[in-house]
Amino acid sequence: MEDDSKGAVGLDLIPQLSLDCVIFGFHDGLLKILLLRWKETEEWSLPGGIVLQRESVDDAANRVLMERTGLTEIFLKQFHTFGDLHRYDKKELQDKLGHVISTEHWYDRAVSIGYFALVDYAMVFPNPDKYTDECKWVDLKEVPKLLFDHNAILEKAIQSLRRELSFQPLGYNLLPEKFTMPELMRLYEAVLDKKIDPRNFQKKILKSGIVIRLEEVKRGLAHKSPFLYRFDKERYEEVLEDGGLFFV
Amino acid sequence: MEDDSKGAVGLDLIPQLSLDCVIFGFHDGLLKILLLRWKETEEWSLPGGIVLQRESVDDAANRVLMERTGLTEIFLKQFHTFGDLHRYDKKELQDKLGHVISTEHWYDRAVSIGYFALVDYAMVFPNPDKYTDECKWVDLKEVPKLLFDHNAILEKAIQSLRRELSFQPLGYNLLPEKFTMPELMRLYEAVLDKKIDPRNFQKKILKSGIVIRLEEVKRGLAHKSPFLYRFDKERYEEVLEDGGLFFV
DNA sequence: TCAAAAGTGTTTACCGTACACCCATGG
DNA sequence: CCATGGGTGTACGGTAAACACTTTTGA
Repeated sequence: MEDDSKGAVGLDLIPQLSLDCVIFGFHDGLLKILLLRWKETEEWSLPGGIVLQRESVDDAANRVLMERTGLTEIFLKQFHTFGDLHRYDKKELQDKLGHVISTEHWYDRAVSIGYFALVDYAMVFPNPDKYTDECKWVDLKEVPKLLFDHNAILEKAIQSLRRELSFQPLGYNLLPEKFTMPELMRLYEAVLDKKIDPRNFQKKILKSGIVIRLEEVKRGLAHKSPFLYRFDKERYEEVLEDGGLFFV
Repeated sequence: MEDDSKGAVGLDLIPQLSLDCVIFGFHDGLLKILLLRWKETEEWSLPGGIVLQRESVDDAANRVLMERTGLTEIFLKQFHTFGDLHRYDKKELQDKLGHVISTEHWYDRAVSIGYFALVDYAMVFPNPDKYTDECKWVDLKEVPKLLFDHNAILEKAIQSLRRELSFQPLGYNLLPEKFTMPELMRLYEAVLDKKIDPRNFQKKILKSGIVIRLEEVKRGLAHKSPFLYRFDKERYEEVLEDGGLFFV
């Protein structure tokens, strides 16, 4: 995402610098990300924004997250900075987005800092910005061609997420407070994109001690009612300290 | 590192953006990094530079590396972008570096992209830049207080290096073409900052197949002559593909 | 009563770790 | 001949992986 204040005197933003956010959620056993559809088009992109002169880059990312999801205190992690010369083509943008922003308001090139966020799907109220008509969850497997280099940014975000999963029990950020073991397992399956054996999975998670089984089951399903669990936050942080929970 | 072209029209660099490099080398069993001493001072910093309008950020990092070490085709990896508001204090810089660059040439704030590089110590010819008198290797354990937020950048670089070591057999980039098993082991010990059992280490490395024992030993030492090894590049890339070599 | 998904234990193979002595070399 | 550091094997324990049937529930 870029901005339209190019060349202004007394700029209140850092020129040629932007940030893009890959916001992950988990619903119905599927990993999803938040995408924006640009006004009166079928063109999609990741949510992004600029960095103000008087805010840190992390604060800027939190601001964008807040604007798109309504959430504060989100798990947010910088994963890479994209600095190639030809991250977008001004001609193409003029054709596709010219009616929203004139091409004159785009820099010849910009550097973008990539963040990924993990949020509880159910808590999010997707909210478009002034350039876009729609902000919605899209299945990771059904992401269309995106504007700019956003497909490449997404790819790198997924790689970082997978690697992170080897160190952190990510469910803490992506699941509601109470969840079932199969839900947690399907989350791992979705992130790693492979099948996991339920017996081995349960053994590993329980042994780590990061979850506590509640005296409660999830009812209303046309099969055996699964137990509910919650994370043991202290134990969870402890496990993080000693180098994490490995899933490869 | 920042630059002095602030506010110029037709800027040929990206304003408020810089990059800093942590250049790791290995010698005498110790990890070292390249530091610069500013002209007529005892103030030290990491090598850094700006990003030109017509070069990618990766190219800019390679340029800086080339200028400081004389090396091309270096192992170079972006590890984090530093975007806090108060990464440096202009007053302090005026006091310390005012005779080299006037404070007016510093932005109020800048964002810096951090890279770390792994180089063969013996191949490097350290070379100061126009602001500095000296460029030299310093033991990681003896790094002084650095200018800007460079101590924090270094700390993060080491963390990234350690994590990277869990995925990549880093010796390929830090050691000469022929090396002994104890040299490789001491490299791991230096990076991880802990003792390793030589029998287990050898077993693990040999089993992975990433090194090949040569029909040669290293002579001239007052003890049993150690075998020389070289990396098996193909096998090494294969190991990377399947998720790497774990050292924790 | 049926379909759908949850819950659960055992065995095996491999890998990581702990551990100590002899050997070759140059001085 | 001595000091230094290099080279090597085995035994144990723990963890990961493979593997299938029974149970519960709502429809």
